[in-house]
Amino acid sequence: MSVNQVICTVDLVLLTLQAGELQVALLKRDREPFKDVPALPGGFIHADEDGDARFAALRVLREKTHIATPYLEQLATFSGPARDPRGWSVSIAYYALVSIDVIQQARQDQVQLIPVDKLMPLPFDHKSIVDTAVARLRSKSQYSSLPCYLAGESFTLPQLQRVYEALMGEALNKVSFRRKMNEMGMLEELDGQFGAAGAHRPAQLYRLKQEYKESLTLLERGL
Amino acid sequence: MSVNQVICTVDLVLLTLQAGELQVALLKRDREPFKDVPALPGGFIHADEDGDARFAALRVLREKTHIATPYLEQLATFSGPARDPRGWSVSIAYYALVSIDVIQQARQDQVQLIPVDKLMPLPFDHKSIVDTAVARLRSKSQYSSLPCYLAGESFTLPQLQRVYEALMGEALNKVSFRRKMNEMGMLEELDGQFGAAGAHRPAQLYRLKQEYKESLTLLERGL
DNA sequence: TGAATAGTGTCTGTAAGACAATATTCC
DNA sequence: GGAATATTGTCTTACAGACACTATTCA
Repeated sequence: MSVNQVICTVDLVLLTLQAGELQVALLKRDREPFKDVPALPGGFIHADEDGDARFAALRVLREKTHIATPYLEQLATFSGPARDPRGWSVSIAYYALVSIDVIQQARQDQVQLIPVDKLMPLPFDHKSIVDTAVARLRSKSQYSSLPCYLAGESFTLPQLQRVYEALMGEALNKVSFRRKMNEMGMLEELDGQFGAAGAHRPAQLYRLKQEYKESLTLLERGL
Repeated sequence: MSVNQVICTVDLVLLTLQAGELQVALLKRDREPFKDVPALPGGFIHADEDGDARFAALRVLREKTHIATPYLEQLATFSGPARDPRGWSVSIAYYALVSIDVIQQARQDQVQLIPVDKLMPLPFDHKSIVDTAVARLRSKSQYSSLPCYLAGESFTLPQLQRVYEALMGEALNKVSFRRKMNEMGMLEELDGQFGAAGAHRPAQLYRLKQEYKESLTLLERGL
């Protein structure tokens, strides 16, 4: 019976912030279909080695980009007979957030970063997967600590504010922003450490508290 | 190769509000594994007939409960080698919201409604699927029109407030609630129609405006 | 000292919650 | 009229944004 002739894959939307713009990582496909065309990192689920789809996503990300410990969250599952020319397929999509440093340190020269707002058409339904991920990220950024994962290991509050502003596309009130970050209680000062200063007062460095490294903090109300 | 030996299914968390409690619909399984044990309605994706996983979910719901037009939204995808004894499996889970009337009119006597807070262990990982759906619903209810889909075709504002309160588990301020519903602008008065009254003033009936029947309204801030 | 950015104090306007008054129904 | 619930007006409180002042660094 044809019931289970379903191709099962994972796809990754690896997002980072560079030059004040949200960018998505694309890789040239190493096989057909769409060989050599830039697309989302993805691959088949390996039933003999993957513990679940999340592990499959982490494996694919590690194999294709050498990034091992991103913030990773399931996005949605895309499916249908037409999205993959090989047949009826299911793609469990995840989105990963990393700072630009992590991508640069991974030294994967094949990775291209493209601003999500200037994205070209992509193979499969990858464009709509990216759009869904960006919408999800922007929506969640309004009321959560999600943007911190784009800011790197340590950051100043002004830097973090610029990350939030880049995601939300609007300027935020400085006083309110700092009040909120304080209320959320997820940041800790790095004692006596300050961001590189120019000819001005340097800013206190912070990092996410350990207990928030893999979970989100939600705000009662938006920023 | 074993790469694609993955079982692909959809599961449905059909939720309704009865007696002031959120309840989930269970059906006795009609085949092995877990034959005759109550579980979520679910089934294989039929690659030859389903347009995508959402259509598969609607088909399964229609076949198993005779409910054709629920509010339906993808929840998450559950996967792994152990959740189904038949092998490595993927379940794309959807949650559906309907008023209790819709379930009663469907006349599916096999459907059991169980309060989600008193749920027994279920086969597969269905318990954790239900828990995820309930958490999602409760979380989204704080800032969206989602609960309206549990309230039926028409309802009074006091009835709707009781729905929100049942979901959020706390009393809401009456004035603020009505202000919010008004601001959201998704309801319309049913002209000259009122809820059944006892020995007191009857309440104005409302319904969701047509343009909101399949989309959510989000609040700037919570209730 | 001046320029530049970090960090804070305080005022104001807006929105949510408390309280209470009025409205409508059936008995 | 009395009981019960619906609906609305208004006061109070809490919080977000605006503005401005202080702090700290380098040139």
